Amino acid sequence: MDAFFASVELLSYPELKGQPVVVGGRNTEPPKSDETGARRFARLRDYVGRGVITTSTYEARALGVFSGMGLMKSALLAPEAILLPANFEAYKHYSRLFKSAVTRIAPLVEDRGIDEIYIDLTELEEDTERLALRIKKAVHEATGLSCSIGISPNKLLSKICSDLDKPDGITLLHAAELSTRIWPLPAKKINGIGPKANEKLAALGIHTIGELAGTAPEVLVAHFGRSTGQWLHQAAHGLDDRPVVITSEPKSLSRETTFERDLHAKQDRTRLSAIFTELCNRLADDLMRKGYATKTIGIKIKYADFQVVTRDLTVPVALHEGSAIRLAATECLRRIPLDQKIRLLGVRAGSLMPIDMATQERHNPQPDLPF
DNA sequence: TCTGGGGTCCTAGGACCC
DNA sequence: TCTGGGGTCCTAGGACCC
Repeated sequence: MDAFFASVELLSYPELKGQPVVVGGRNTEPPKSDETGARRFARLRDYVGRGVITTSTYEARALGVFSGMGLMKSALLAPEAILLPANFEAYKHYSRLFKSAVTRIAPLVEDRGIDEIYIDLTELEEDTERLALRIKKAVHEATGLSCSIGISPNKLLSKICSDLDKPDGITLLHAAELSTRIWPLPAKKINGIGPKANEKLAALGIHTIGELAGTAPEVLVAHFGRSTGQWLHQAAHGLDDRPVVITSEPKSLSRETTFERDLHAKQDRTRLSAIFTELCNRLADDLMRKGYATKTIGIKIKYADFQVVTRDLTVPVALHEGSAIRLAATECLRRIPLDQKIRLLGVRAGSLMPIDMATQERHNPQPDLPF
């Protein structure tokens, strides 16, 4: 989906179409209507506090402000840009709408998050380009939103292609066009090459996918290890045999929060304790709604200097209640030094199992015997 | 008052078991 | 005159993605 969160907001505020708009911030106020009914919008320059941009419109991107950028910093680049608070319930709603519209045309859909999917078109007879146009039309009719589609022999190349003609584009790529259309692109366009790997490649003089493809696999293996080295070589040659995965179970659920200001375990004890309880209860709520129990409870702390530490604990019997989660999480907390100011606190539930299975196991514990 | 929140996957060491 | 070769599970950290 194109600039998904921002595009959903523009459905509510069509008068902002064509303007630089960013979504994000903490405690950002939604726009208010004045006596005449005209809406008053917050500007980026008025924002004070922590928080990042989650999405910006293409007009805002033209001013240099992108997802992940701190709002205070982005305000220096685009002070007049409109700032809207994120409304995740609305985004989830439109996410369901676009996914079901696609699924009605092409049933083999892999969920890749709130605004992205892979579609397996292999078994569909219809001409591919017509199919893509039909999917875009269905998505637009269901949501009023535009998307961009990349079509190729595999997920790796399709992901790259989907980015080549944004917004509202279709890019069709044949394997034979690899060297002309893919090799000139920067190496970091490959999904899985992030900032760190990109830096390492740059240090080896490798900047484009073509240069990566021309690098002997032994060299890549020497610098990145067997598995990553071989993968880099394959990816640069457009090779990817991962299937489109239709169903999957969650592996973990978590809740975390960054404080308004850094807190200290001693001075802000009661405040921290209340936040901790709240996180555990919200996590328990998520588990309950989704029907999972957890055997591994973990916590995460980010210190004021951005150093992150985690601790986790695996318990013999799966649990899901807030109080039980808090108890286990407290055990984890005891193993973390709390002498520095803390910026973020998080609680995680891993080793998930369906809650009915967990209950069954609790009532009929598996005896610890060989047979 | 730079730098969110929710995920997945990988690596690596140690405990423990057969 | 030492102490193999598997395997699984747990924990911690980190890269990366949306």
